[in-house]
Amino acid sequence: MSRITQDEIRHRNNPREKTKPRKAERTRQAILNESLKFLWTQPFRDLTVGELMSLTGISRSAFYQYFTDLHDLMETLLHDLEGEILVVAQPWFQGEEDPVTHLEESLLGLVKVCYQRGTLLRAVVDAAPMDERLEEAWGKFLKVFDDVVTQRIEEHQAAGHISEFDARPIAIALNRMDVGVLIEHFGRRPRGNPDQVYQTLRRIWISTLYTTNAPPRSDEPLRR
Amino acid sequence: MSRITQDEIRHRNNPREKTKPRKAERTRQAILNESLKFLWTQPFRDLTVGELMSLTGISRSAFYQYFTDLHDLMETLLHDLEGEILVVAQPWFQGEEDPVTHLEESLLGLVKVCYQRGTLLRAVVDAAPMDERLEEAWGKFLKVFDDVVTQRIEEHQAAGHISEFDARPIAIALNRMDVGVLIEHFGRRPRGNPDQVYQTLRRIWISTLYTTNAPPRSDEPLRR
DNA sequence: TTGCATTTCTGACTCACTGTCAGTAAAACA
DNA sequence: TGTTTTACTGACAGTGAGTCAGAAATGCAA
Repeated sequence: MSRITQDEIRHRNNPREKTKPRKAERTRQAILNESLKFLWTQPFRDLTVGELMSLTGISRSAFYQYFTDLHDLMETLLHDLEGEILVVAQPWFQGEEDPVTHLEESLLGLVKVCYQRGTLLRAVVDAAPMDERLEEAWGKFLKVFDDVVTQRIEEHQAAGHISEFDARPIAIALNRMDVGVLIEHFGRRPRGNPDQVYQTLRRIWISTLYTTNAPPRSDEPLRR
Repeated sequence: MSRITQDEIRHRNNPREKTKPRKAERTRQAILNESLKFLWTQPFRDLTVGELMSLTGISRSAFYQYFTDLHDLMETLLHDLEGEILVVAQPWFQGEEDPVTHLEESLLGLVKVCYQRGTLLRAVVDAAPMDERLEEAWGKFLKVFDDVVTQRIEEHQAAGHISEFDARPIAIALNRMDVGVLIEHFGRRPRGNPDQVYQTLRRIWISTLYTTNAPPRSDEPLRR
């Protein structure tokens, strides 16, 4: 949705170009930076175009040169976040052997990224229901993970590492849990303890995927 | 937040009173009904005071006699929902023996209620981040369940039914998963399959709580 | 460096919706 | 039925969104 500037085209054609970015690109980045700074301390509902642009020192109406509205801006930030998360989640998504270890790596990476970017994650989720386009973008973001987790589960089922069940609804459930937990603990400050969050996600993912589901007999208590 | 009418006071003093409700109470209910009808088919973001009141046939400004704003109205609807859910969740919260069976009953009840009221649940979650008061009410709603699930896990740990771990973060994670899954499948129409949703929640709750967490050796594949 | 075309920015405007209030209409009551 | 109390209304002011014609600045070529 954001307007395609001449500058962006120039960059696409020649990404190594070392020239000083055009004014437009610098302004655009300034707006994105200020919005990140703002959302670090305040909820999305308090962000207005006027407020944001007064932080950049440029007039309110200039905002519309770069974004169609605040939700469009959030969509831009969401895509950046999606990139970061996809990178750290690679181990389990692609790893060849030792699924549990790879899953642990991926979850650890996820927790680390969201410890840094949790307020942004929360802002996107808060903003999404207010705008049809952003809601759709958020839905697609989730679908990427639902799809890849589903596929991974099915592969591990085929390999005998995971027991047989309908993979997709479980993938969806685990992903929604991640979002909920990460926002709960990292969505506002003071943030929760990243190691505790990691241990929590780890326990639930592993017990759901890599464990037999026979409940223990009640006359045979478990310890640890 | 909603204004306390004389009628409500009358009702509190004499709840059995059979008299025809005052006009005010009927109007208030009409507004609540219309908003439920609206949210059954349209997202919260499309609900405006003007739109809603035109459905009731009463003037827009009359709305403010009953609610301070749309979020206040949503808070009222949330409290009703909370009541319904607490009722169906009782088995696991209170049951004395056979924890797994009681958990299954509770989850089944939860799924049934949310199959009916999923669009409302979604509307509340959509609306909450836009308003500080409603966000707080939603937070308290979640906390009720976080607290009671935490307590239940700890009791079952003491009784040896659940292995030892920090109960609260797991309780939070499971509850956030429920919300995410229920909204995903029942938050908009066409709704998902309730039995599939139930099986999904059941699997994750049970494998997380009532199963040892030793991952299987990879040379010993699992089936079912 | 200057002049000029292009890009970037601005202030003023309209619009949709919110929330308030003084006054009117309707309901409840005796 | 008349009177008091309750419920409702229309008109008003305020806030933030998005648009647009024109002003200012940038940056390029000479």
